[in-house]
Amino acid sequence: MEQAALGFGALSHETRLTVFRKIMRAGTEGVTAGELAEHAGVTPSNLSAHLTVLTHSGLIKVRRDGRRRIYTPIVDAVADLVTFLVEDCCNGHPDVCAQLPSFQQRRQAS
Amino acid sequence: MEQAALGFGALSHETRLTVFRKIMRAGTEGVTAGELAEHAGVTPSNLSAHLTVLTHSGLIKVRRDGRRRIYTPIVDAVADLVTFLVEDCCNGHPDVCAQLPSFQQRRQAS
DNA sequence: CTGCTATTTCAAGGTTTTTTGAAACGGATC
DNA sequence: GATCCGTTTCAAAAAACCTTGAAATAGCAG
Repeated sequence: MEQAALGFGALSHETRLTVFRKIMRAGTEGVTAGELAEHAGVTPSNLSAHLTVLTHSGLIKVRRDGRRRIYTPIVDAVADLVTFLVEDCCNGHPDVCAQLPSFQQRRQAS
Repeated sequence: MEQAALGFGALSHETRLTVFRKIMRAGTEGVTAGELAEHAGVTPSNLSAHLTVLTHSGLIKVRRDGRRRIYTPIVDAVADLVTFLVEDCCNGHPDVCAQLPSFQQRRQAS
């Protein structure tokens, strides 16, 4: 619950949502902070603050590569968040999400 | 995007998440504000503020029944939010969400 | 070492959210 | 119509969040 609220909070800001999506799309390879700042059109400093929020929410992680930092998704955590929402959606609305339960068994490590 | 950020924002608070889930589970029948306040363990006044946020996010709606107000989910909007998250999750991670795309065709009116 | 690049940290300030309790409102009951 | 109920509205205080720009850190290249 607390974790889910944190996750949703991380996605509740347009800049962060933009950044998060870019990171998701980049997958395992990841994206540098610089690329993210440019993509989102914000200052490095501001971006850094948002990345901190996203990181603390557990949805993404960083690794270093020389002087740059590369951000990657924690797919498992994202899957948990999706599952959380989907469960609410489906308990009581089975027609809407009939096939989703299988989703829970299909997670992969991150 | 903006809509999604709003939706996530609405779910980013524990009280609201609790309330939202109860409303989801109640489905078409709905729940009264009083029941929600008790369930969440907050004052009516505080609850009302949170319900306003949820309502403005477009995830739930109210109807009146005598002196009480009954809150129900807007399933379609919730489905959109799920879809949004799921799309991010799946673009680039097809193994994780392989069966989810069909979800998008299975929405129902609310 | 010096300087340059990529990025974060810090502190300050501003803005938005959240919480409170009191008061208002509209419907139902007497 | 007086009163009670369920709920919202309001205003004020408290807390959380965002943005900024300047300074710090850390790696790399000359």
